[in-house]
Amino acid sequence: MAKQTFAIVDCNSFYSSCERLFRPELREKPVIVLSNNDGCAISVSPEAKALGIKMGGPFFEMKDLIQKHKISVFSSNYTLYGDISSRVMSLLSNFTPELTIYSIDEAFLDFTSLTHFDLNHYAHHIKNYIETYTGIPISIGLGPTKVLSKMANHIVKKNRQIGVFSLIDENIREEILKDFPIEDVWGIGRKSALKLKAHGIRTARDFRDYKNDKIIQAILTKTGRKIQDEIRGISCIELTDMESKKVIASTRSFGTSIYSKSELKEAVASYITQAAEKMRKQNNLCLVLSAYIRTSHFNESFYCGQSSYTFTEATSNTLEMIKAGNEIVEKVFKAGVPYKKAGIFLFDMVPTNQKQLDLLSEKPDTTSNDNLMKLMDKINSRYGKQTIKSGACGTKSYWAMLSDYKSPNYTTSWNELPKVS
DNA sequence: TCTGGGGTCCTAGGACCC
DNA sequence: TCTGGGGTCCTAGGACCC
Repeated sequence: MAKQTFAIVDCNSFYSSCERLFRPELREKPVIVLSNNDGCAISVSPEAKALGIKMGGPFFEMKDLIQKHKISVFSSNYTLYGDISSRVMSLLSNFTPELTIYSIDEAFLDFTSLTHFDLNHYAHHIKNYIETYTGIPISIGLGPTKVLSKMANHIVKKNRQIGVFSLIDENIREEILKDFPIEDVWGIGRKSALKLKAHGIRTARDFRDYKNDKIIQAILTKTGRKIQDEIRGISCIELTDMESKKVIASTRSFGTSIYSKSELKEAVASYITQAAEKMRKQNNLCLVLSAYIRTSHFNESFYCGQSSYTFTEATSNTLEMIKAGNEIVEKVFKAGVPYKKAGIFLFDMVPTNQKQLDLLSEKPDTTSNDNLMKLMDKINSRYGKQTIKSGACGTKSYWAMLSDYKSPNYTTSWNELPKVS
C-alpha cells in the first residue's frame, strides 16, 4: 500500500473559543465553560488554565478563584458549538479529498494523495484560512498514521505559538519519540500506561521498539497492538463512520434530588423523546430500550435501578417508547431514594427500510403513528426544540438541569442574534 | 448545597447446543 | 452414576476518547 499521510485538526479550547467569538472583549481573558448542570469545567482557556483552573474540576471548588481573577463563566451551549463546528468542518472539507470528523472539535484530513505539496506550508495555510473565516483558532498535527499525527498535535498543544507540527520526517520522529511519555500517546490511558511501565516501557520509543507483540496483545488487547503498529508507521486504525450511531444515549443529572415516581417518569419520557428524534434523523429503528434511575455517586448508599425493554417489532415511535420507559421506572423505582440522575439507551438499531415485521403480532397499521412522528419532527425543526411533545414529558420540569450562565444562541435563533451598535 | 454526557471497541465468561 | 470437548452467541464490564 502507498505510504499514507494524515493531518489532525483540533480547535483550541473549542467551547471557550466559541463563547469568545461573540464577546470580543473576552479575547486573551480567562474563560471557562461548564458541563451540563453547571457541574464542572469542560473547557478552559489557556489564560484560565494559567490561573490554576483544572479541566474537569468541580465548579463549586473553583468559585473563589473565579471571583478573585474575574474569570468569565459560561454554561454549555451545545446549539452554538454544534453550529460553529459545522462551519469549521465544512471549510476543512475543501482542503482534502477525505475528511473524517472525529469529534465536535476535531477532524482527520487524509493527505495521502497530496504528498507532492509542501504539507507543512499547506497546513499553515489551512490554519490561517480557518482562523480568518471562522474566528476559531486551531492546531494541526501531521504524520504518516493517525496516532503519529495526534502525537504531533500534542507537541503543538505544548507550544501553541508553533501552530503546526509534523512527524512525517523520520529524523524528527526519532528525536520526538524518545522523550514522548507513554501516557500521552493517544489511546493509552492511565491504566494501560501503568501496565506498560511495569514492563519497562516509559516512552513512545520504548513502546515502538518492544519486541514481544504477544505481551502487548495480552495486556492491552488488539487495540493496544494497533496503536503500537501506528507508532511504527504502519497505518491500521480505521475510524468508523460517525454519521450513524450504534447506540444512542440520553442521560442527565437533575438540578436537585427528586423523590417522586411521576417526576422520574417525566424525565425519562423527555430523554426518550430526545433520543428517538435523533434516531429518526439517522433513519433507524431500535429493538431495545434500556433505562436507569440513580442516586449521586457521592451518596454513601448508592442505588441504581436499571432494566431494559425489548419491543416485539423495532420502533422509532416516541409514544410507544415512552410507554416502555414508564414500565421500567414502575419496575425499578424505590420510594424514599434521592434520585439525582436518569438516563436511557437505545440499542439494536436497524435501518428503517429493513424493518422485520413481527409475524405473530396482529398489530394495527402503524402508518398513522409514523406520520405523526414525521409531523412532530418537522414542526420541532422549524419552530424550535420541544415546540410540541408528548404530555408525558410534563410541563414544569422540576428536575431540569441548572444552566445559570448560558450565552444566547447567536447563530441559530432569530431572537438571539448578536446586536451591533 | 454543589462533581457532565455521549460515544467506541474489546474480551472473558456464561448459556446453550451437539 | 460418572464423565467430554468444541463451537457459537450473547452480555456485562473495562478501558479509552472528546
